[in-house]
Amino acid sequence: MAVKGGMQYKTKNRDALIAYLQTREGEHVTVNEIHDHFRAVGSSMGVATIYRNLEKMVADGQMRKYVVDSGSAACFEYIGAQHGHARFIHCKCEKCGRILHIDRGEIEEMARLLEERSGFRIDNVQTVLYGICGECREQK
Amino acid sequence: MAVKGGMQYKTKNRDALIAYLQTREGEHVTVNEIHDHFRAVGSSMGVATIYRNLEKMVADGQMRKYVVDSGSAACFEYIGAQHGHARFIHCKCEKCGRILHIDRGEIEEMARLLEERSGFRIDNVQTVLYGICGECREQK
DNA sequence: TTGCGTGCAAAGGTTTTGCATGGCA
DNA sequence: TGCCATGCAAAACCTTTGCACGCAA
Repeated sequence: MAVKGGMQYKTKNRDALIAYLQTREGEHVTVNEIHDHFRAVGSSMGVATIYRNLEKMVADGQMRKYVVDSGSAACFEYIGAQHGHARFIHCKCEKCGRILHIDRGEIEEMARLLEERSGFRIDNVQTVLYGICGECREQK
Repeated sequence: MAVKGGMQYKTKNRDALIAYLQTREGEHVTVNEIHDHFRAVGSSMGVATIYRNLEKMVADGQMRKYVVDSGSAACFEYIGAQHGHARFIHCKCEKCGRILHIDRGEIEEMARLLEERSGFRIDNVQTVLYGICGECREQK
């Protein structure tokens, strides 16, 4: 489970990770893609390092993690210092598995306008709210 | 990828599965829990069978699948013949990992009322819309 | 020097797949 | 009889963990 508590040291890996992720701002990136990128440029950064750094960045709020399907890889998005309670909408096609990443906006409007704009017909809406539950907040 | 096209034959396994799932209507059940249940009652139903049947039921709209975290098991909920575009809201605590399953309702209202009702403070909202994309619909 | 960060490999958990067998229509 | 369903085991995948070593402060 992800536990708050940022990074202590500044390292080359983390700098390289952020630099790469900034080039892909607004996109969805998987750990595998990141790993491939660094192998392609001759770095030996391992997946464990990538996971550990991404998890810290998620805890720090510079990164968002999306899970669209069990068994398939999570997607990460770099959001820098732009904190806040943004909404993110992903459309997953139940036939081809493609994920459409549509603009953020009000969920209600988007749901109504989505079909005429993009042709995507919604069958099911799943919403997950991330936060801290009452019990955990009482624990200190 | 899940492909539409329901079940052809009626089998004991499927009947037993549905019977069990009906006893847990409105709850979130994992494949592992189902497997444990059937082992406990002396059935030899394997996980592959459970996965294959659940996938078909999801395609048929009698079952819903929820994925809250990558690497952890998906949750299934039996919804019988009650089709429709219901909304489902799950609250995941980033500290303890617990998942609160709150009542269905308008996302906007719930988000506003959630904290005073349950103490859960929202940090992030993730919405996934499941459906069929324009390209797949054109393919017939 | 102290403790965190890293790389590698192994382990853990979930889901899918191959294949021979058994069951439904 | 002809598919489909099933069980079992293996494989495939994603993610986490253990451990020794390296590096930042």
